[in-house]
Amino acid sequence: MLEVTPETLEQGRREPVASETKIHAMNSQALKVACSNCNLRELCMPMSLKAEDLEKIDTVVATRRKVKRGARLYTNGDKFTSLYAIRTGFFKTCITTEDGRSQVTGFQMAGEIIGLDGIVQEQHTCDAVALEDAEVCVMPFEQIEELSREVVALQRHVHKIMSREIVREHGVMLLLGSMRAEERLAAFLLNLVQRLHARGFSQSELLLRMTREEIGSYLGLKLETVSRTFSKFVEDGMVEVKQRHVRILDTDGLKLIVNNNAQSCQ
Amino acid sequence: MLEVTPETLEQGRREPVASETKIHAMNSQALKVACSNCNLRELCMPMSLKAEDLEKIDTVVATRRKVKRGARLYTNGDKFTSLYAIRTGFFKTCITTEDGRSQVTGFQMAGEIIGLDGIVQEQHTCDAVALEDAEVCVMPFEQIEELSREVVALQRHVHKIMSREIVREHGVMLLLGSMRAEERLAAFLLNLVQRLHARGFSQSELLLRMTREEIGSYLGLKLETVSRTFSKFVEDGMVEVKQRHVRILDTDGLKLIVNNNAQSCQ
DNA sequence: CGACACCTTGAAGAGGTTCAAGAAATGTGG
DNA sequence: CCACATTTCTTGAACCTCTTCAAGGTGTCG
Repeated sequence: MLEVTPETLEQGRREPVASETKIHAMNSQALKVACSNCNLRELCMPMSLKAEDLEKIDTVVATRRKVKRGARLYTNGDKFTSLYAIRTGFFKTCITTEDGRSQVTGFQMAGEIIGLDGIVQEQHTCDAVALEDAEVCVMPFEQIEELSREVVALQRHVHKIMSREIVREHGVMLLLGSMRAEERLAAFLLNLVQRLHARGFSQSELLLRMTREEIGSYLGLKLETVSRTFSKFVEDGMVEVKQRHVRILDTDGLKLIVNNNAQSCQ
Repeated sequence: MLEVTPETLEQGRREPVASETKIHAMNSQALKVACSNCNLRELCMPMSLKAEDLEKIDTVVATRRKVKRGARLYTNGDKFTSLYAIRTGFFKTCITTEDGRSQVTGFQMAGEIIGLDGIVQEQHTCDAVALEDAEVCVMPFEQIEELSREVVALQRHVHKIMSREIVREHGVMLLLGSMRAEERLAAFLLNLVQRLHARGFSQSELLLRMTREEIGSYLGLKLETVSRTFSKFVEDGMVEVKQRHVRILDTDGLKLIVNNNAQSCQ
């Protein structure tokens, strides 16, 4: 049986970009591309751009790069040169310490920007691993900086992207600091499905790209706890789970789990 | 007995800025100031600035604002206008949700920049509360953006500040996601004392500006657990604790707690 | 000095982890 | 295309850490 991809789960509003796939087939790295006709534009670029500015940005986003499932886009310690806009595929970012700790800091999908961690020290402090075959737009940061001195909307956009990431992480801190296992997993599922929905996929069905262990790392739980919590949700009729294929039956119920149990938690 | 401030704990390399205190006494808001002769400059400004650029920056940092202990510099929902550089005092930032959850997302001290959370949505998403009487430099963000189009070093600096905050939050996620109570508190103390030391204070002595409950919120623990863990450290001869006054007796021991127990934790 | 906020400590209980075993899916090579 | 190895997932039982509830102590401020 074929793998059920989000594309097959729902028609969606994204075109499969079939023609491009052929064009790029012979050369997986370093390809001329253009934001100006990218169907993900509204996700990773400022909305209100003059045509001429958009053309300038095309010169920044000069190349694409493919990343096979399991491969790393960048690794802790790599020299920082570029930000990356995810075109297709799904990533996790995670930090690991010398003493063997590790933590998944996020899961990223099409239209999201990764690499921001590298700016401070001019080298990356985490790993970005593709959880399925992926393609990213490479945006050399020096060029972003240069152009954003010229194009105010781009400057503003870069600032917003970084601020958004800071606010997102606040949310994760809230989750890790104050939620119990069920609340964490419910919040996780709702967040994932909401982001997928914004990309034209189903509101209720999703295919997890990550293992239980990776979910657990992100949520500060052991994989067994993640598995048990899924089972509990199934028992309670909130979701259907078949391995990595999840169908949400009771969105409101999940929301209630996240919100309602709150007064008891500091 | 007088409150023991970090200043009295060690001579430090910071001047008390005594003269200014008088000048500002009659008017607590909106005062002309200058980065060019601020003794915290190396903490919140790019190091290598031409004199002329520094003068330009002086025009951005036009005013200061005093915040009394317990008062808020900004609140969730406030319109975002400025970033703030802490001149004196100590802040906590925290998020609260409608359903009553809350999470301290950080503690900030002199030389650190707060307000970055407000950029995305042009309004703040968390509260910044002064934990002791404080003074901040107000930096209108529109002016920062304008000037950073001109002064490359400032642009780079703004990017680095935001990236640094992202990386810091990764560290907190690691702490919340993978550490046990002792490890969290040890990491917390080491981090605080290291930042204070960078500001000229003692390596081993510190005065906590926050309650056990606030520490607990930040570390994802209940206040009783924080208290008990302090007691355990005292028993083990790692620290002396007299209310909020902490003296670290065995820095390496604390480091060992943070690092050594790691292999058991995923 | 009394009210209030903050901190400490004990005992019982809940939630999550650990260890272990087995089932289900996936990938590999003949 | 099937057999086998590997990875991933599920479930149970015992254990441990942290929380909860409760009471009392300490410090601070009007």
